[in-house]
Amino acid sequence: MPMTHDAPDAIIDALSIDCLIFGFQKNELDILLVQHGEGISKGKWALPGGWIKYNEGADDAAARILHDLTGVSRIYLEQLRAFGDVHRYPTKRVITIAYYALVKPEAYTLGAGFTASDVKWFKLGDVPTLPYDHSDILEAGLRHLKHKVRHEPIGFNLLPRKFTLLQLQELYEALLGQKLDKPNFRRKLMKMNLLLPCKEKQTDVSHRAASLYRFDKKTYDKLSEKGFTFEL
Amino acid sequence: MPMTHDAPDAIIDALSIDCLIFGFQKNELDILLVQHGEGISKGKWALPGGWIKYNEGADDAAARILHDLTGVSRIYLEQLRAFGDVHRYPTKRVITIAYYALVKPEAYTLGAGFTASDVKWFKLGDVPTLPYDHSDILEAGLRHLKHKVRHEPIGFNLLPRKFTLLQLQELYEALLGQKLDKPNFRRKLMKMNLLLPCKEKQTDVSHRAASLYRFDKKTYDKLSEKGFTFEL
DNA sequence: ACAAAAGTGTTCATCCTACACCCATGC
DNA sequence: GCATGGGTGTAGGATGAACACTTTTGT
Repeated sequence: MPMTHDAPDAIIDALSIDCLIFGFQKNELDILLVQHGEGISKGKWALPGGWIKYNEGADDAAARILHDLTGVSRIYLEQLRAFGDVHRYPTKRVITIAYYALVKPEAYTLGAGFTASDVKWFKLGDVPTLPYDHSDILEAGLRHLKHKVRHEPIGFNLLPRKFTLLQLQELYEALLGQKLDKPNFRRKLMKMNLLLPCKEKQTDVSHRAASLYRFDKKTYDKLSEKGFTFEL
Repeated sequence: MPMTHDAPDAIIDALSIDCLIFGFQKNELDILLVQHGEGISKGKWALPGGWIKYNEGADDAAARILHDLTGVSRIYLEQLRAFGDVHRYPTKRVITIAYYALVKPEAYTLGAGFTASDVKWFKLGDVPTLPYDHSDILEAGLRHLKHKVRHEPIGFNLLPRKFTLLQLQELYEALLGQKLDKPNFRRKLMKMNLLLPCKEKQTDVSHRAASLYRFDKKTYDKLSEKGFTFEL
């Protein structure tokens, strides 16, 4: 019997959510995985996921799952797409909607209700074999991210609020998988007028301190309306 | 009671599919709509859609719906994304997975099992008010298409197999919403080596006949592997 | 002094744009 | 011959890659 508004908190059958949560540390892209406590794939690391309630939107469900896991809200979160192969899930037919999130190091307050052994950051190179079609989802998410990051200024969501130009460059080098020329990268970014100088410098570095910048979202929104598009 | 393999042909509850089917005629982008024969929105034009069976993948379901409607298979078809707002559908909770298809004029054999009054092409300017969140889906699809067409050679799916450079240019002008310079457009495309000359010319035109070309998918696939990316 | 990274300048090839121009064909 | 679109040429500006160079700061 299909459930309706009579049971608003009940979950929708055959439809789940999975989240790709990306972070950036030590010049490497990381992904957050959870360890299954029970069920068929007990002990296996997998993408964090959950079910959609009848009385919440799909986006809201993804945000809820993310919040439960990290304790943080207002994180960059977008839908990737749905994965609907017949055999993607072994025990019954489940279609999943995949989301991807980009979190700043400041938000790395893991595990509201979780222990360190439940939730862990994995460097992309160290990701274990994932169950179901989670490897496909991860691969699709990475490809999507790699592409999107070049055309929209979303990469800033992976950096602390204040960052140096080198940090930004290294982020892009990691995401795009290629070295970039420092002077050229610097000039290109500066010419966009999207970096707001913090009038501060790095501290505790054993070399000349770099200026800190913030991403200027307001200006970006204004420029976007006028037809400007962020490139590379 | 959740349905399982016991009833493989049964449909999945609370999950539907909607298709944006784009065509190109008279230098205008068209979209295919169907008229609802029954139910709440009887008489209204809406996106063609359907339900997913327990024994078919989501992509397969979209292809099936598309085939039932147009009688054609092997059409360019990709998932846009899922739309999961709580209130997007009035009578009960339904999340939909939206797909978009690009069809060539040759495939305009409408209505296997439909009459002309059931299914119709609408110029984008003449699209009536759509029910549910179908306007949102259309808008999202258009935005996506506009972007994607610049970075991947999918526009060819909207043209006949053999086309002239001007047809191609006019397609892009319609999609991007701007005039393009003929000589430059021509050179840019030719330099990519993705257009295979048919060694044929137009007939029945009251001016100098243009050469016909085909899109060279094989070469494109080869170039892609080597890192080439189609741009504009 | 040296290491390490911050920043600046300059060259050169390449690409893109804008526009002028000639060609072929039907009426 | 003239309208219509097919198709080519070219000058000049903008862009971007490559790399040399100077500056600042901690050890």
